[in-house]
Formats: sequence, C-alpha cells, structure tokens
Amino acid sequence: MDTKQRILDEALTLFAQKGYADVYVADIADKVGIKAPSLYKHYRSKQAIFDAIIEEMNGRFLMQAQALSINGADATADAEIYKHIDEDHLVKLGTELFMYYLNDDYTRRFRKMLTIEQFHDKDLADVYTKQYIDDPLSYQGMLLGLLVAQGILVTDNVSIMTLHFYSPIYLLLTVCDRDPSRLESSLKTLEEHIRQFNKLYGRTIK
Amino acid sequence: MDTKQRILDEALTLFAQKGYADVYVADIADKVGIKAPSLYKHYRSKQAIFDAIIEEMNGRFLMQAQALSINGADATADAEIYKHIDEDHLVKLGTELFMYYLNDDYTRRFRKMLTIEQFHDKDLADVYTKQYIDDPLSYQGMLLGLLVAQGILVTDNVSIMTLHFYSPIYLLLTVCDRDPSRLESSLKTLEEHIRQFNKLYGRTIK
DNA sequence: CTTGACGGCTAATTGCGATTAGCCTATACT
DNA sequence: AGTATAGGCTAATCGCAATTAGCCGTCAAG
Repeated sequence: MDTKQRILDEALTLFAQKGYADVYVADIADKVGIKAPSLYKHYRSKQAIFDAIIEEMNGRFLMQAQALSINGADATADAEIYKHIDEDHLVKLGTELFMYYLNDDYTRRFRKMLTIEQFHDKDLADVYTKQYIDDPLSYQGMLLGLLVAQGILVTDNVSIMTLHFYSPIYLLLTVCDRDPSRLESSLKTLEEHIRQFNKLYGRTIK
Repeated sequence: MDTKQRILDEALTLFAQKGYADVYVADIADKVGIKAPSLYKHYRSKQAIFDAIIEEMNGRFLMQAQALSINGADATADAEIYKHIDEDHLVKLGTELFMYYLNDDYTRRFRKMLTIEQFHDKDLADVYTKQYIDDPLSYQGMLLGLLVAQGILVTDNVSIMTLHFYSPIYLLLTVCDRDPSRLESSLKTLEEHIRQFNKLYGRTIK
C-alpha cells in the first residue's frame, strides 16, 4: 500500500477511536512512519484527509450496492437458492451478516467514525442512515420477500417483518461496538432472536 | 435557574449539537450571557463542566430508576393496571415511550452528546448501553412479563419478546435523532410495528 | 460602615497543534 | 549527464482557544 493510501487507513483507524478533533495530524504521521509536515505532500489539509476517507467509502458502498443488486435483481435465481432454506440457514444468514458488519475492518472503523461525527454534518448523518438502516432494510426486505413468495415465511407486511428481523441485529451491533466483551452474549441473543423470529413468521403454526 | 446551572444547561445543548471538542468555552459563556473567563468562577475547567453534566445526569437516572422500580416492584398493583390492556393501549404505550425519549429535552440532548462522546471513554460507553439498551429492556421486560402473566401476551421467552418490542423503537429513535424530518414516517412505522407485534404475540391466534 | 466573598469584566498569557518555508535526496525521464 | 519531480525532514510560523491575572462593583453579615 502506498503512503497516500496508508495515510487514509491509519487516519480512519484513529478517527474511529477518538473522533476527528482528538486526532492530531502528528498522530497520523507517526502511525504511517513519517513526520507531520510530510503529510502535506499528499493531502492539502487534515480536513482533506477526512474528506478522502468519506469519498473512498462512498466508492466502496457503491460497489457493494451494485454487487448486491446484481444478485438481488435476478430474483428467479435467488428464489432457487432460498427455496430450501430452513431455520438453521436463517440463523447462519443473520449471524454472518452480523459478523460481517462487526468484523470487516474497514466497515467497522468507518461505522464508528460516522457514529462520532454524524452530528457535525447533515451529509454524514444521511450516509449513516442510508448505510446502516435504509439499505440493509431494503436489501433484507428483498431477501425475506423471496422467502415469503416461496411460502417459507408468512406475513402480510414484509417491511415490518424485515424491521423485526433487522432491528435486533442493529441494536446488538451498537452494543458490541461500544463494548466488544459483549460479543459472545450478543451472538447467543442473536441466535435466540432469529429462532424466535422463525417461529413467529414461519409457515408452520406452532 | 442560577448561573452555575445555566452553564450546564447551555453547555449540554452545545455539546449535543457539535460534540465536546467543537464547542468553545466562549460559546457557552455567550449563551449564558457572560464572558468566558467568568465561567471559571463556577467551574475549574471546560472538562469540569462536562463532568458536572455527567454527574448530574447520573443523579437524574438514579431518581428515574428508583421511581420506576417503586412502581415496578409492586407487581400486584401493576398487574391490575395491565389487566385490561389491548392493542391500542400497547400502541399508546410504545408511542409515549418513543416520544418521551425523543422529546424530553434533557434526555434528548444527553443522548446525542453520549452518542458523540461514547468512544472517548469506556465509562461513557457503559452509561450509554445501560441507559438506552439494558435499562429499557429490563424495565419493559418487566411490564411485558406482567402481560404474559395476565395471559394477554403469549411467549416462552420474555426477554427475546422484549427485544422484539424495543429494538425497532430504538432503531427509529436513532433515525429521528439524526434526521428529525423522519419523525412522522417513523411514528407510522412504530404503530405498524406494535400492531404487528401484538398480532405475533397476542393471545388470540390470528 | 466596613469588609470579604461572589461573580462579573478586560487584558494578558500560554500552549498546542495545523500549516508553511525551505532544504535535501533519490529516482526517473530526456 | 542534467534536470525535474516526488516525497521526506527540520525549523519556523500562525492562529486560536483555554486559562490566568488582576481589577471592580455589589451586597450581606458583623
């Protein structure tokens, strides 16, 4: 990774830990292994570093969205995949989603940074809501909609069902972001949640 | 309200809007209507103002918790109250909880401040999780537990049921904190959520 | 009536942290 | 070889925001 990229990377790590204001340009430089003034050969200002992170993230999100909608759009193919899904598959799906959000390095750091900085700038708030609320609800809504179409799940209100599926995941995610030592118990809760969800919405009347 | 208290109040408002680092002592003084150096007649430092806010909030939370557990502990009395509860009551309960969290001035500002500052200090993170996750789940778990005892709701896992009740409320709360213009649509979603919740967990099999 | 604490003000001071100036080396292109 | 560019360094500079110094009026208690 070249210096310019490493600056973004280290800066993101630090911003996620302490927030923009509490990170000194010299800190970033240190981590990269250069002196503060050398940073200015790569970026015009500290703010420009922050902006570049946002910019890059936008790109990643876009790519991710495209990748998802390529699969997502092909509903007939997806329907095949989800035809034989059962409770254990659902648990696996939820857990993997959770672990991805929690452990994917870039994603995690970026989310924490946004959490801290969201009130500084309406745009950042919008990015947060889109990325961690609206997009997941929309994507999962599509998946769960397929399961409903397959008759695997039953509801007359897919979007509320999706909210019921996702919001506990979101809540547990914010808990683990604040306190990673609660990961294990959160995973347990997550599994219970999904099994209960399946009982509530599953085809068979229990 | 005396000056010392007004400083806390204005500081909290500003911290909630911009975060600790971006608020200048002079801003706080301005709002109070005095000059920055005069603040130091009341507090030793900017940090001391922040600490005093946390301190005061701790006190309020404690009082609130006591008030709740006075009612909560008297389960037989509460059970009377909840004996005749129906779906509309449940919607009202959820909406009021939501609106209280969202609109109570002190609560809202404090939550936003904590959201921003939670990663600066493990203690703050713990306060956040306790106040906005663990305590609500515990309190609502008790209420919903009463409804289960009354046979109004049916489940073999009250804590997951409570998670299903609360986590959508929490998610919508964070959305509205970021973007108040979504209040109306969130209230609509909230109502749908609770009606669906009641269908899922209500005594009668639909 | 006087004195001392309280709370306000103006005018420094201080210190820190972002940024700039200006120099130096290496490498790559001509 | 000759030169331009990229990217690093040290040593300022610059500006801002927290804090301190020191003064002053008010008012309650003795």
